[in-house]
Amino acid sequence: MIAKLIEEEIRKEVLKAQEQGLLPSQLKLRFQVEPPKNKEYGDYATNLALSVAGQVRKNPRELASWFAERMAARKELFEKVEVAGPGFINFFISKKYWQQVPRIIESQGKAYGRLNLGKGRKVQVEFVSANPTGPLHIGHGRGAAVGDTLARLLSFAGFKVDKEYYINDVGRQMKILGRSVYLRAKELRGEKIDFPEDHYKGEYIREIARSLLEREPSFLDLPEEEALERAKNFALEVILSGIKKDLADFGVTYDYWFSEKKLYKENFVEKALSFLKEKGLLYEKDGAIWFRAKDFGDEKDRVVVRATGEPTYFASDIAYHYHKFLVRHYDLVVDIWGADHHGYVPRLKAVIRAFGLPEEKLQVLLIQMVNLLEGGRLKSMSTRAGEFITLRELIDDVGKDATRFIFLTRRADSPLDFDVELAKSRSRENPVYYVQYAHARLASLFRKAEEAGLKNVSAEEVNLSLLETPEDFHLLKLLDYFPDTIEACVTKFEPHLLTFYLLDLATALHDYYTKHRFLSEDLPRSKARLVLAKAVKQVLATGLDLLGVSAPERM
RNA sequence: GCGCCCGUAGCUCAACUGGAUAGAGCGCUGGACUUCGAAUCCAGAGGCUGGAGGUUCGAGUCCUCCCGGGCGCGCCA
Repeated sequence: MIAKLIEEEIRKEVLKAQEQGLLPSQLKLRFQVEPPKNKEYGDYATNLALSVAGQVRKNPRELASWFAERMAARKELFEKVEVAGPGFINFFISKKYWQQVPRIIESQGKAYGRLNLGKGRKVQVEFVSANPTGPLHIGHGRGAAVGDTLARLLSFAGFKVDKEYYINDVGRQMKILGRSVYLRAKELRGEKIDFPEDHYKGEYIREIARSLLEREPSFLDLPEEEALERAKNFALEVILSGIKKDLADFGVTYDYWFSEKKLYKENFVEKALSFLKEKGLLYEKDGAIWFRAKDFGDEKDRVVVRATGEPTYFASDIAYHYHKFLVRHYDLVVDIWGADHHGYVPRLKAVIRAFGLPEEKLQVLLIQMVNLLEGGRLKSMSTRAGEFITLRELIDDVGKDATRFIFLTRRADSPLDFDVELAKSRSRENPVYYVQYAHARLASLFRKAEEAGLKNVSAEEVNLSLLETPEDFHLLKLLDYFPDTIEACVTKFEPHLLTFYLLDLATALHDYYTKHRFLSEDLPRSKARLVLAKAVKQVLATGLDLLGVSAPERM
């Protein structure tokens, strides 16, 4: 949070500089306040002077000195302010500021880190949305972890968030699914079936067929059309409820399950297309109807209605986003897709622009592939062939916490090699335990403190200036930085930053443990350290909760 | 052929979107439990950031061209 305060101070001083004619009133103010890599350069540094000097043709060091001198006057914030290198301004934050951080955390409790960035704006996060043709696999798990955590973060940052799953329950693959079940059912009845290559071959299809036969032994006697329809709907129901269960056990719940069928039933495909048509953005060619995507940045125009009269999948998507933006009026929509759909982004962005909306209202987050590693070797996966590691297996064998955490230890846009054996082996190589252990260790500390008669020690009654070792300050600075981390996660749509932050905080805590004792003969110091420990525990718990990972009291 | 993403230590990844001396974990070598949890910590070795140019006070980050990898490029979803 100190970074925000410094930024405010800088803005104030810039205004003064403009009044005094030192800087022109027209100025592109772009600068960063961030912790430098090297500690010798203070706690925070800004490139303000460097960024401004170029515009006004002044010596950056002179400019920097002017600012540094004036900022140094704020003694309650800064111990000293220096100019260094080509014109950086380095801030050394006062000990007093750091030492009051635990007091703030204590007073805000679970709300510490909450922001009002969203100002209550409505945002939708749509994720997973896997076709309901089979169980979720490992790749969907990654999307689930990223999407759910991002949603939690957005909500924590003051957005009004809806989580949504889009069900592709219309179209060819649904037909194939129904047919796959139907054929397996016939097989179970003893008929010899030539199972088509492009149908779903997983064992789960047989199970669905079996339970359908048990429940409705006569369904095969229906006319083929009806039987296929029945098989399709039954399969959809079974698979979807399995998906819901898997996700729930993975800590993911949705506000809406949005059916593609609904778009047709309630005529949204028609409405969306006529909306575009009225704007003159549709035309006919070769018997099909095309959308002028090229006029909005896509590489070519796209078919929305085939020559056969059937709408394309793209038409559904236009309708779906019409519904998101022009019916439900979300201020921001985040779609989370597998990276193999990246070619689809310009097409959909074109639609948003065609709706007359700024394209930033749609954020598409691409999640890279998860490669399955077994014994150091890549394994290929395919839903159709029925070869994959399911999310269910991961939850059961590896555990929800470890799985979610591992998925969030990488940027979404870099491919992830998931070594199942390694993740299963509850070894210390699993980073989630490192963070959870820090939390459990603190929980244990408080049990010990209570035994020693130190219960509910409050920041109000302790002398926080006794937090004075380098390790104290390291923890205090990290705690202060927590809200900044939340902000970075949200503005960059990168939830993995939180994971790395928590690893840093846990590292600092473990380090503290080996160098200092929280409980000692020195009662005032013990109390101050307990308040610090409480703040660390609070932030670890809040952070883990945002990741959807539990913060255990014991391990 | 065209487009998007990626290439950083032996391996898996960071680097706060252009900042100062590129950082962690694993693995390797060597150390630390009679005291709050050793699922921990400390130290060491390990780098021409795929290559070559360019932009500027300053480049892993931006631009151009190569090399290598992944994924797309349907009136499929």
